[in-house]
Amino acid sequence: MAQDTPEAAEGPVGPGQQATVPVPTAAGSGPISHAIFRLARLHRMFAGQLLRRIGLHPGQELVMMHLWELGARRQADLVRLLDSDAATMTRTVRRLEQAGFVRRRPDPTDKRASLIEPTAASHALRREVERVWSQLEDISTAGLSDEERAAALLTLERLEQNLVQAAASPDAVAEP
Amino acid sequence: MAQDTPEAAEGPVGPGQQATVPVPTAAGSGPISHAIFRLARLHRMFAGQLLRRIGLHPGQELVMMHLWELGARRQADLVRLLDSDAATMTRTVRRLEQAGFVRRRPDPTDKRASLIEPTAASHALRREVERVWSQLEDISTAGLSDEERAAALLTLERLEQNLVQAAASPDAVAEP
DNA sequence: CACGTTTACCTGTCCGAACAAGTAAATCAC
DNA sequence: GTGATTTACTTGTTCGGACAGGTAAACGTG
Repeated sequence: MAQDTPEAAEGPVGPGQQATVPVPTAAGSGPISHAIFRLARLHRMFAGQLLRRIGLHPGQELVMMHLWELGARRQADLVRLLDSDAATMTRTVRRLEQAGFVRRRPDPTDKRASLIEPTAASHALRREVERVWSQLEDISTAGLSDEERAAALLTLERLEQNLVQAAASPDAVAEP
Repeated sequence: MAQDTPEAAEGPVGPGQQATVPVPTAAGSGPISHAIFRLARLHRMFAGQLLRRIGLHPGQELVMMHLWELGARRQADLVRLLDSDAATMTRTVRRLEQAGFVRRRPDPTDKRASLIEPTAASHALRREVERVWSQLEDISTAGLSDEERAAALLTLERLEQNLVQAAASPDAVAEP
């Protein structure tokens, strides 16, 4: 590192360089992406604050909700359900196990796999988690009518679907 | 609390071919929160793939975009602009510095502060980053009219504002 | 059955995110 | 001016997220 051109780090790019495109400037070069990013960070922070009080970290509650809903599952299933990562799941499950919320049992039909099941103790958490998510929902959609909430949900799902489809079609992310 | 809509918590998901939508539905404990979570993860994953090719990690590009747009700024300013965390910013800036994309200069008016400024070398990145964000924007909002994009942006901002305000008012996150 | 491939999981590593705690300087109160 | 508070930043720690690499078991085909 090192080379610096101490001057002119400030201000507009100046006429010397190409004036770039008619891009609506930084705040405009991706307002939706920007908004997604910021909203997600805030939402995660909020969820984290609420979840911490009940002994969970953001991300763990999704695993528990799936287990409560579907019963024992293999890690690979959880990975697919959450669209997550196998390595992350390994550690998340381990922490949930250490916290006493899940148990691992060897899968009788596959010696490679483990069945992850919620413990009896974890069921006390379920209500707390659902309360937290309701709270998050109420906070996020404060002041929105039912129609607006539905519209917001549709908007989010539409953006998600766009990304899902783009991820599925190689041309969208094709590299040289 | 109370999440209603006992049925169809998972609305129209467009092309039914996508089986990757988790549908945690279950207790209906927060469709919007869930949608935010999933959208954010996908978006982040997508952004990460694109950004990695140009030598950045997700999150760093936002810092750079603000610096390119606004010029040298203090870390605290960046924290406020990005709604981020001071500790995270310290490390992000350090990595950007080590990568040669920013420089730190002591603030002449405040001995506690540093001014972070983009290096000349970083400006080659600007085009790449803007290209990536345009790509992300196009992918995310594929099939949306200008009006729909604007509406989507408003929706995201409204959700964000709700969270911001809730974070500011103690009663929202008050504990029992 | 042997052999290559896929699947399930784990570890190492790097990064962002967030809380806690600490240092130092600026600012406010008196 | 002295002292308390606020602000700017740093470090330590823990966790989710993602990529790379590795082991072992299941699977597929010849």
